[in-house]
Amino acid sequence: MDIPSKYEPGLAESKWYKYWMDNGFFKSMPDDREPYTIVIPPPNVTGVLHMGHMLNNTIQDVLVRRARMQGKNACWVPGTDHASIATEAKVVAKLKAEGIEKKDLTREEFLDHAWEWTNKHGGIILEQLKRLGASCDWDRTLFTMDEKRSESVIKVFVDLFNKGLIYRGIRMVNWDPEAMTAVSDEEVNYTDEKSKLYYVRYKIVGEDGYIMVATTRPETILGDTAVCANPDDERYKHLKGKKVIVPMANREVPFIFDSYVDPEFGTGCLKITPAHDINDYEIGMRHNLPSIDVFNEDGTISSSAGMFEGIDRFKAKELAEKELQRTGNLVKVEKYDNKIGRSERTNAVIEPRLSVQWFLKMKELSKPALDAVLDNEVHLHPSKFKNLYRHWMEDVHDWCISRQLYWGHQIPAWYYNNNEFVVAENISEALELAKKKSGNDALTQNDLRPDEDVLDTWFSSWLWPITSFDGINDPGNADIKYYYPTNVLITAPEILFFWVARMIIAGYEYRGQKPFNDVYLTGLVRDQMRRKMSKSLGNSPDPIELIEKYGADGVRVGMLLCSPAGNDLLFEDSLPEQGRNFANKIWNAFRLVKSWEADDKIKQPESSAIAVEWMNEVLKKSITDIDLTFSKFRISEALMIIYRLFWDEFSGWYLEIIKPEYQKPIDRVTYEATLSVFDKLMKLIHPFMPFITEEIWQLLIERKKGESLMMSRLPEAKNFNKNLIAGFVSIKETISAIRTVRKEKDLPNKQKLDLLILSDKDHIDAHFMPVISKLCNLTSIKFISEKQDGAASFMVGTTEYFIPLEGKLDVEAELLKIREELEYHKGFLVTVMKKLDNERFVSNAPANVLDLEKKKKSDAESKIRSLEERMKELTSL
RNA sequence: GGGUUGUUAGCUCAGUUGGUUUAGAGCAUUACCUUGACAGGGUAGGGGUCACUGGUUCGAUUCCAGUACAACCCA
Repeated sequence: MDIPSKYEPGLAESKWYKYWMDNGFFKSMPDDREPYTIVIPPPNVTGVLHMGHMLNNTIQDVLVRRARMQGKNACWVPGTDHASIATEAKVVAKLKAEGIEKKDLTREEFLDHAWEWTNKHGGIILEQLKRLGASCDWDRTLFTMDEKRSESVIKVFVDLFNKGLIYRGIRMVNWDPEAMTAVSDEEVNYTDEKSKLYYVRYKIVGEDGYIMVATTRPETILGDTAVCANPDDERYKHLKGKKVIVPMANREVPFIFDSYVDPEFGTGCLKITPAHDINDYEIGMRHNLPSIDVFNEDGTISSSAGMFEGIDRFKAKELAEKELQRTGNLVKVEKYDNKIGRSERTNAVIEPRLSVQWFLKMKELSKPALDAVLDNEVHLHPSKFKNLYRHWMEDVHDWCISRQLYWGHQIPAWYYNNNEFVVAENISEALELAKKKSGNDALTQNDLRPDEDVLDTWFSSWLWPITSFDGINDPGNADIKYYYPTNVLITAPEILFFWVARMIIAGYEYRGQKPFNDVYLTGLVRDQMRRKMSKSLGNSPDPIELIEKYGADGVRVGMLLCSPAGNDLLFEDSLPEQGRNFANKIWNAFRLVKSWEADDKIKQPESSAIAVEWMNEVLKKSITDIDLTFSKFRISEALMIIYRLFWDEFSGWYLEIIKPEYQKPIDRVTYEATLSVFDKLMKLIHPFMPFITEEIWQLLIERKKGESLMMSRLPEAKNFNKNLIAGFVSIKETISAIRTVRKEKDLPNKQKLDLLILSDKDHIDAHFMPVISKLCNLTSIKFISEKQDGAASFMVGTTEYFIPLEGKLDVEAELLKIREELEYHKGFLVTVMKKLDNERFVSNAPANVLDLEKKKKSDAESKIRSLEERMKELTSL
């Protein structure tokens, strides 16, 4: 067989993905096996794959493939999210490029455009995931706005409303006066900008004096309904019960006290404008203040301001400054650095604005979800997020679930008469309710006006683990009973609250059970400068190009190598490169093994027998270690164990020991054992690198049609021989020391050497001697009872070794080496003696610690003794 | 402003129930080797007073407190 010296990933990837799909290996149906379920964090339907997805989905695929190979019924449900804000923004931008303004379209017309866009771009991202090797059950692909998911969302809204948990309330929103729409917090960019702080005086009613207020917004003075100070502030205590006159407006407003006010800031006196600042609004609520909205939707001054009507807010600010100056109420102006929020879309300065929104009461609803995490019903990985979670859940706010958008699940509320409303699953039920509620049987559907808003995207995502198996519409169906709760959720920490916490809440509310056992929080993918990867910065590589360059397996390994849970991943090309190199290493090891011809007549060399025995123990130990790391979700670490197992132990040691001479055949026993080890290694690596392992596994021995590595069972291990493994570790040291001697003495590898061991046979583990002999190209290994002249020497543990050099010994160099070693051991002895000379240590330390220190001391002393003797001998030469 | 977490080798990270031969890995780096699996390889090195300052202790990189810096979340 002719195998190329470089692994070509492209062909293998498309070949085996098709093979897996054609054989239906990704499919899952309920049966009597243990289920292993993951629901995908649905990517935006019109999005394209970015590095975050790569990381996230690689981890999911590793877990799902591993579970499948453990004999579990693995089910990974894929799907996409309608992502109302992001998608609507994209559609608006696309229409704008075509010269169409959103405001010129009806809701229905806009939605037609949005669906067209969704159908055109939707699913691209899922196709990209296939390139990565994702073993999702594609027949189960979902969309958060498909029929069943939408139906579920509406049902849940109605249910929560009927339980009294959803209400309408006033809230401050980020208003973009240019786009004339509310924008989400995520769409507001804050920048430090220079502005001014105005000191304005307010006349005290019934007194001669004034009080002074500092403000950055003089134009909103027209909307003031109180002036406020901290109740502990001595300077203002005398003003209790007094009134002051708002400048320009000449309105009498009360002087009030609230602990919100910071006495240190400005004059310690705050003007209260409930309509235009969230804190003022809250103070207003506490003190029953009226609220005067001085702005129109487009940012001009409204009629209720009583002045400057129709003038733009920035112009009004200048006019207000002049007017205050003219009336002598402006005392001074200071420079001030302020954080200004601007709309991501229009760059217009955001205006806080009061509006009516829908809310979900969270306090009681979230209780079981808080307990679930605190009681370790749901495990967060890494656990440091537990504190954060608790902190947030204990201080949970009501959830504003309405959005002023078209793209999304429209809120199932209908208005009639004078802003009365009903909530129902559809308009005919709404009509019946409205008739009942109003007592007016003459109402028709035409009298009902549907709510214009849609629901927050998270209001559908929070049901995802349930709706993935249609558990809202059909709570008793076979799928939901079998697959729920799911096993693990893989997601980014920044949506711990937006999404994860709310899924747990919904899980308990609608299934009476947690939605998943474990949550693995990945890090953010950043570039080398620690910047978040983003399209606008242009610092994000195209994942598909990476796959083409390094292979899917290489990219998967690259993503995982440097991404411990919860830590950011600083991405650079060297990572997938390392992954690709690993794939090539595996490939070449395979080439080597396949190049051998097995011969029944050859007897197995002793060294090979030992190597096989040792390799199998190392394999068992690694399997144990891998199981342990997986149980702690330390996936990077598991990969590193496998990486070193294959590269160092298998390729570096095992294959080097059993390797027959060039173009000579290998004995059958070792060959078969090696194929078996290779088979196990492919199984262990498969979850991480599915393609190359399948390719090699199929070529390793003849396979039947329809067989696949991905459906085979992972090797298991219970016990391993610790002594054998430890013995080999010390043998590695000996070999390494001999190699160093060769290097220092410039002895070519081909030249045979003798090894002398200053010890008796019973004292030393001779088991691995044939291995040393083979790897170091020795003619003999002998045990001696006296030190050897004219030989290079070294120590491993407390045993001294000699290699006769036939006059090649460089005494000076040897002495230098010994002096260095002596220095080290003497230094070490000092640290040990420091402890042993300390009486309090000797009397207080536990016996085992004391014994250990004593052993350290005697070992060091014996080493120093033999080094000194050796030095004496050398100098006497 | 409030909170959470972190600071260990050039980089990314492990580790420590406080003592395990004067701290480990991968990558990077240095020297040498290499026509017989792999130059995307091999061998051998170098590199860290475990952020700082105190405290507890026979003993602190590990526990506690404070300081500095950084990241994230909330306002």
